Amino acid sequence: MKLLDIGEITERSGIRPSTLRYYEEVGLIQSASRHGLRRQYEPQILTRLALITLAKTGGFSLTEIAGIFSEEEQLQIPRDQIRERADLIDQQIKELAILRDALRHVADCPAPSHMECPSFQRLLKTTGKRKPAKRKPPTK
Amino acid sequence: MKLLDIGEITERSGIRPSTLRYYEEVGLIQSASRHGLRRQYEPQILTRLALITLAKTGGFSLTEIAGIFSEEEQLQIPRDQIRERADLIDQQIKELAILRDALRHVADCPAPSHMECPSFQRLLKTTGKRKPAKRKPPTK
DNA sequence: ATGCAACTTCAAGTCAACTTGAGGTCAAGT
DNA sequence: ACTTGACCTCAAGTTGACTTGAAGTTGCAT
Repeated sequence: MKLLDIGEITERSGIRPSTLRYYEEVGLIQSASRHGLRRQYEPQILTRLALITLAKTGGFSLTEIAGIFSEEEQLQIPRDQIRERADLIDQQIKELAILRDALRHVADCPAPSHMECPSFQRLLKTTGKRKPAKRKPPTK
Repeated sequence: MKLLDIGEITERSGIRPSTLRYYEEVGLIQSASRHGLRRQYEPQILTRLALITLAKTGGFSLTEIAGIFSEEEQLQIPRDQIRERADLIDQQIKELAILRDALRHVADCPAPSHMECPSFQRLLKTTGKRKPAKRKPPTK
């Protein structure tokens, strides 16, 4: 089982070294060992990173992600809360489908003001008052 | 056509007054007029706010949202770029479906370490290297 | 043995998106 | 006429998620 160093992980995951170190700092990931100073990672970290990236897309904060996918017991979130999260994601998927359709409408509808276009209005009919999901900033 | 004041908008949209003023400041929305000092909004702002909330869920920055849904011509983003965005959302929907399934797995699978569970691995098989979508922080 | 690219640490900086607080205004009800 | 509560402005503060920069270390190819 050979270990990878941080440059390798960066290349395969698309996540910058500084970010990987930051993730380690906040307890999201660990390196398996060191080779001199250098962090050595097990290849399976890549799966974990994919998961983390995914969860960020889902609007989870790093703290929440740590809670959900932690191996350490004291950090873990109860199962039914996780199930609730899954349902929330499901809801989010539905909303994104609306957004996607709204965008396609905006791209295709010749009307100058979409806000007043009746078929546009209809699209958004289902979208009500919602507390926004948690989000985080770009990686440029 | 009666106008609503900011408290009304807050109540119906779930968006705080400070946020509404901030949105106005950055050009995302406008108030129709003032009653004394007080902002007066047309009811259709609610649709617009729903759309903004939706787009944030989709990971758009406020600047991007302004570009996509602006009535002002000079801010507008070309149609084919919007179509691309829609396709991106579609991709995001697929990834979120994976995340949802992964969460359900974590909630239900008795294995202590999901990272090593083969059926969990399989779930994430399709998720590769991806540049993260743009995100923004929570509203507490 | 030497050079250097690829790592390292640590503190400070950045950025978007808000929030907070102090101090002020004003319309409407009593 | 007065009080009150809902609004206002403007500057400064906060938070999460990173990034940057300076200064140091080290495995490895030459």
